Amino acid sequence: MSQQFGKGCHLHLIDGSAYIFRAYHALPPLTRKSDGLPIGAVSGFCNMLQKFVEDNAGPNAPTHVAVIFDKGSHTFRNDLYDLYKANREAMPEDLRPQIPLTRRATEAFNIACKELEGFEADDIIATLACQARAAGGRVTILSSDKDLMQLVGDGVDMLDPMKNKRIDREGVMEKFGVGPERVVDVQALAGDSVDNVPGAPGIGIKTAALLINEYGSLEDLLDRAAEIKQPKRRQTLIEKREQIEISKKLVQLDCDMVLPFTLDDLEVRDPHAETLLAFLSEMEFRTLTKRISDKLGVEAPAIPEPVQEAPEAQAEQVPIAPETYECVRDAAALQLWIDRINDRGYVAVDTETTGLNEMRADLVGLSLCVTPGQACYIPLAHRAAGTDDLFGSDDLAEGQMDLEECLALLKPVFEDPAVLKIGQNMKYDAKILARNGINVAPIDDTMLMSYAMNAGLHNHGMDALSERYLSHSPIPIKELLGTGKAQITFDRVAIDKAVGYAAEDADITLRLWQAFKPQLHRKSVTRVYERMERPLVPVLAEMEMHGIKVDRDTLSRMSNAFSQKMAALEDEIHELAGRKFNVGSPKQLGEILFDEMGIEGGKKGKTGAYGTGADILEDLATLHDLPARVLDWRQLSKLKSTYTDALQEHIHPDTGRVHTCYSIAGANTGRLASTDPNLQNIPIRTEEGRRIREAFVAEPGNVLVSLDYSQIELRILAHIAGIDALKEAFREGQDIHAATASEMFGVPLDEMTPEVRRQAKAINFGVIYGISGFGLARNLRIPRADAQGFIDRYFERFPGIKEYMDQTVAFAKEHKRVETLFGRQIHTPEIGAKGPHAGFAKRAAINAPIQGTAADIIRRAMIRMPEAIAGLPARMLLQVHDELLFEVDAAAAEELISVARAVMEGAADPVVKLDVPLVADAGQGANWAEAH
DNA sequence: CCTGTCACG
DNA sequence: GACGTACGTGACAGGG
Repeated sequence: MSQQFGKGCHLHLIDGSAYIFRAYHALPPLTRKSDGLPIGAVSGFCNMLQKFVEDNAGPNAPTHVAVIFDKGSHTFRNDLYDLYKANREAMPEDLRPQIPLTRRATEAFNIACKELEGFEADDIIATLACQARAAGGRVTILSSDKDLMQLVGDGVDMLDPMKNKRIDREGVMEKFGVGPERVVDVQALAGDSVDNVPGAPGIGIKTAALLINEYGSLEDLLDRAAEIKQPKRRQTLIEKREQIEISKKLVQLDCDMVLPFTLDDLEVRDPHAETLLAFLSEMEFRTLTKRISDKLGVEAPAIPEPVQEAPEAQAEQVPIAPETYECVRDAAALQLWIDRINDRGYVAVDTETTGLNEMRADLVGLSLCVTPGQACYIPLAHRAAGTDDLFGSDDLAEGQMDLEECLALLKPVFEDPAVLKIGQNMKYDAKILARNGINVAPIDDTMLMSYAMNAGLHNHGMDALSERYLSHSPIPIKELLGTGKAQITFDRVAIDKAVGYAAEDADITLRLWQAFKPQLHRKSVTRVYERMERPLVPVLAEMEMHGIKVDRDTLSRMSNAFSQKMAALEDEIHELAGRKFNVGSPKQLGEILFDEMGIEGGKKGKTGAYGTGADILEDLATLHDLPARVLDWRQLSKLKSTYTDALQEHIHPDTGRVHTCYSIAGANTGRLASTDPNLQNIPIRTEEGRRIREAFVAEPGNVLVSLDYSQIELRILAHIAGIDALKEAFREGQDIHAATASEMFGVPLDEMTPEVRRQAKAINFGVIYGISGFGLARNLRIPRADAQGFIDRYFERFPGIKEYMDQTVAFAKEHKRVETLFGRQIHTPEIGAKGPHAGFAKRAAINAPIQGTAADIIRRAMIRMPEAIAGLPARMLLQVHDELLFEVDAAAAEELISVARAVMEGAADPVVKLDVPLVADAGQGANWAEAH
């Protein structure tokens, strides 16, 4: 039966990666019904293989066939040029686990499946095609990759599997303007932005083809470059000769690989019905299983239909029963769990630690869950009970696995790209594990799934999610740790008590994941979750763990200075008041001012206390000295307590740096929030406060670099609302507030006064916040009628703004949510409220798409940043809503600025094409005050 | 634990 | 016609 490959043979080569990506992008993110395993790409891939098999009857039928895959990310091309494919976007996380399944699918169809570590599929395809051609056979390459067009001709053609379009010599001529043998030359000149092949700047395919046709070959062209008439082109070709030559090597396919198999191994084989159907039914592809079994004339295997019930009902099906969870105490027991995880391809993980601060807390135990109701807890560092039962012992409790041994066993699983690790707030667990030498990936996060779907509806903590979506109240941690002064840490909890609590968390997480995963697509937030939530986790974890250096002495000195000034002010205030009182007590201050000193106009709030806010005291300052002194005192008190004192407590003893924690799902609009400490509200507006930033420093030899988006929210407003005058002003780089003032008041730009500009600025901000006459009047301290007049005139000059506001509110009323340009949904359940609530909800709805789009943009920049700056001695340290702060070797500061700026300014691409440019301003210096 | 105040974007 | 309002956060201190 077997025939030697030669004349009359027809080899089909399928570009496996191309098939997979086509399948992935062409189909919605399907999941396997029984367990939610992402399966869309595998499904598409199988359909394409099936179609391939069905189509191949008749004269064009292949005698030989193979699916060729890429393997390994580092190839000889990376050695030639380290930036090769450097700006490739990372593989989507829900595609990664599907890759091994497509290999299995190929084998199930009984089609040869070939790959070689460190080689791209293209080179294997090229080698096979050349071998087949040399043997006198025909070749069809099933791919649309233009790199493969070099191979066309002499019995080799291509077939674009999606468009079903055959590409022959003429097709190549059409695409490249040259024959297949010169395609490499054209590519070398034109470069390829997708693969990051540099080529010759300013020369595209058209020009390249023109040049090659004129000079015959790339080599002749480069040798005779001096003859070229166009000066720019001539210069490029002479100066970039080396870069062009490297480009040619990058695009040139390798036809002479030594392969560990021969063409004869690729002979077409009929699939084994049993193997193929077993695989298809395991994947739960009902239609395809039926179709193929009909075709093969065998009975289709039964695929159990999972019961379609509400999540609540499913939860009842397998009750959450903490007493049934297993306690894993040795390597043999753990190995059983690892086997289960590898079988499944995913696992819910939860870590227990001695505290909530990821940089200080120690690992105490781990829980795992692979199927609802089956979870385990692995205690690792619980302490033995003390002899007197009052003070715990420092010795480890009996019956625990050795921590190192456990981590060594779990590390390969936790780092296995084919095993998905599911967590609730995975950044926490990832940081704890990272400090123990494990880099968890890939991950899914139920908290972030909920955030993507439900922002604005409720918070996304596990207790809330469990109650809402599983109708189950988890064991409160208080039951184990107690509260207040008597609170203990988790390592002091008895192991048998810990098992139920800890394993339950993993069980709940898995159940939430199963409930949420299919919902992401239904609610149209898959892209938001996949592109703007999940990829941010490792980026933030990295930033937080790296921290920023804070100089304790600087803070301490400032603190002392503040103390002295405050003491002096306090004396003065008591003197003015006529008696001693607590200046820090708004209640006492109100009584002093309005009762004892008899100042008029005190207003009591709903609690019955006088208001003493800064705005009120500022008004009173014109009448009396005391309020002005109190304002000064308050400013110092704030700076001292919140910054110079508290910040010192946050300096980590081991690193000497401050490690903030960002909440990804904290703010409804998509913004991050910073806690412990909050590094997004370090003072800057007053000179005295600004000096606190001098304590944030770079290591010796380094500098801090700050890049912040200029007017990003106004730019977004100009784009969304379509305000031509504003767009124009931004495109021309004008001072936007002055331009607004000029448009509104008819004052020419060169006659603009600071006062008029200030008013326009207040209006611009007001618009972003959902302007009201009252709010603007208060901000500008002008009569309300005047403020309303400004607003009316503003809407008159920029009618698009009013239209945007009305449309947004109408959309919110209809859908109970608004959306950012990138599809992030922010729910607005209060939008229909009556009474004073109504105004709040409207303004929030107007503001959310603007603030949220800005948040999306900087998220995208942050996600791309690590790869972009990977080659530089630089680290991203902080995010402050529209600013990114870096630490970089002083010598590389300028390069970092240009790279990071490009990432930030291009962060909306390619999903959203903004009508206005994004601009990032940069600064650098030894400390944050100088850098900003 | 809640409220007022104030730091940031 | 009156009401009460700028949007989004977090930390600290005072006071029940």
